[in-house]
Amino acid sequence: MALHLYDTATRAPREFSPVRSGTASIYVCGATVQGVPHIGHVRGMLNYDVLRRWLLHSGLDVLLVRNVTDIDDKILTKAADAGRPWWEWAATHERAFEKAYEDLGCLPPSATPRATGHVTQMVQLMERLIEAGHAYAVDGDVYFSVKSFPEYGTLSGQQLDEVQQGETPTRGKRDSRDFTLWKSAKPGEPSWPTPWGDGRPGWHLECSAMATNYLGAEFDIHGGGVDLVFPHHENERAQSNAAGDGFARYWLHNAWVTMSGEKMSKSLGNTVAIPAMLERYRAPELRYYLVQPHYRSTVEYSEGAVSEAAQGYRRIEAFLRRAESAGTVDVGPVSSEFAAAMDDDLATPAAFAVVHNTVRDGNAALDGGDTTKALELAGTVRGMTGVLGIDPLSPDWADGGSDTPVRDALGTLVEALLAERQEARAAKDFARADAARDRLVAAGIAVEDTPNGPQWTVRNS
RNA sequence: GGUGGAGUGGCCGAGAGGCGAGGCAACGGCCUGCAAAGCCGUGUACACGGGUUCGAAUCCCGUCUCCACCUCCA
Repeated sequence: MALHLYDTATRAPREFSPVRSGTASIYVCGATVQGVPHIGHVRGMLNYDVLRRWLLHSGLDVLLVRNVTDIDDKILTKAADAGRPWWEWAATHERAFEKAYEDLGCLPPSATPRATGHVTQMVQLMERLIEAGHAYAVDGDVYFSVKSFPEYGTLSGQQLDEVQQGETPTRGKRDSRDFTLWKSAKPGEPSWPTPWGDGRPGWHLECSAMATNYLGAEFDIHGGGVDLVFPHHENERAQSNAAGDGFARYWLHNAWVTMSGEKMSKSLGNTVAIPAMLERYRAPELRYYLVQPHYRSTVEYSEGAVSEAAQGYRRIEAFLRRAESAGTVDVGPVSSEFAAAMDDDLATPAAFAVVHNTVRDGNAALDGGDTTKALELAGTVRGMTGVLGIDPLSPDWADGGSDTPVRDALGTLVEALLAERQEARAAKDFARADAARDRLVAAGIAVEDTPNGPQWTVRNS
C-alpha cells in the first residue's frame, strides 16, 4: 500500500505521488513570532515532522520549508506596548519557537525564510497578478480581485456569496471581499519600497511568494492548522493559481489542542507554554503525548493525559533499557503493520498500538530467555519509534554533557547506598535493606532489582 | 446565515456493519525476601429516539449538546 494523505481540497485521502520523483516538497505555515510557543503551536509542527520522517523512511528526499512571519500587525502592536523595536520582538520570539521545535525533536527545516527577506519576490508576484488582471493598486494598497478568480472558495468550500464580510470595509476596494496583498505605509511603521509606494506585506502574499521561491511553482504538500484553511490558504491558492503557478498539490491541516473544550489560543489566555511543560516532562514524553492522537483529531489537553502519555513512553523506554542490558540494540526495520498504519494518512494511533504490541512481545521474549528474538524486536521498536521521533535510545535525547560531573557524583552516592542495601539483603537484614531503598525513593530515585543486579533511575515526575 | 468537525468503557484515545486497537488506572495471578518492572487474566463502552439488517458504535431518519472557521490565530 502506498502512502495516502487526506487532502482538504478534495476532502478525501489521495495517494501521494510527488511532482519530482524521489523528492517530496513541503511548505508549512510557521509561526507569527509575536509570543511564546504553546503546545498547540508545537503539535502541528510535530505532525509535519512525523510526516517528514515517514517520507524519509520511505526513501524520499524531503525538502521542508517552514516560514517565519516576522512582520504583522500584532508584532508591531505588542512590540510597541513593550517599548521594544518590532524587529527585536520578532527575533526574540522566533528564537523561542526555534528552541521549542528543536527541543521536541523536530528535524531542522531545509529553510526557514522570513517574510521581511522576500519583499522582492512578493513585488514580482504582485506585478504578475496586476498584469493578468487579478490584482489592482489603490493609494499604495494592493488588493486581489476575488471575482477575477472563479475557483475562489473551492479549497475551503466557502461560497463567495455567503462569506461574511470584514467589519472594517477598506475604502478603495472594488469588492469588499477582495483581500489585501500589500499594505501602504503608515507613519512610524516599517516599510519597503514598491512600484506602488512604500508599504509592508500582507500575510497571505508572503507565503505564496516564499513557498514558490524555494519549492518551485508547483510543489507537493502545503500544511498548517485548520484555522488557516480560510481565508489564509484559500487566498494563497487563489493568488498563486491566478498568477499561473500550480502551487500545492496536497493540502494538509492539523486539528487543535483544546483546553476545557475550547481552542488553546493567546486571545483566550488558556495556553500551556512549552518551556513550562519541559520543566515537568522530558521532551520525548511530551512529544509522545502530542504525536499519538491522529493529526486530524482534536486533542483535549489535561494534566492527567500528559502524565499518562509519559507512562506510556516509559514503558517503551524500560523495555529498550532491559533489552540493552541483554545485548546491542540497533535500529531495525519497521513492521509491515506499522508501515500500513503510517501509509493510511499517518494513522499514528494504530502505529503506537503496533509499537506497544511489539514491546509486549519483546518483554515476553526477555522473560522467556529468548535474547535473539528480544533484540530483534527491540530493533524494530527503535525503528518505529524513530519514525515517530520518540526513540528512547536516540542520541537526540541524551543528556547534555554540562551536568556530567553532577551525574557522576550522584551515581557514586547512589551506588554506595545500593551496595549497602545489597550487603543487608545478603545478610537477610531486610529492614536495613528497605531503609536504604526508602532513602533513595525519598530522594526521587527508583530502584529495581534485575537479573543483572539493582538498577536505578531518577524519576523526574 | 454559510462551511467544517465532534459526542466511545474510571481516564486518554482508535475504529467505522459481525470477530472488544493500544495506553493509563484498577483488581486477581505468576515472579520477588518484600517491592518495582515484566508477563498472564479480568471490562460487553460507543449522546438520545426511531428505523434498515440475520447482525449497527459503525448505514438511514429525527433530536440534543459541544467545538471550530467565515476578523488575527498552529
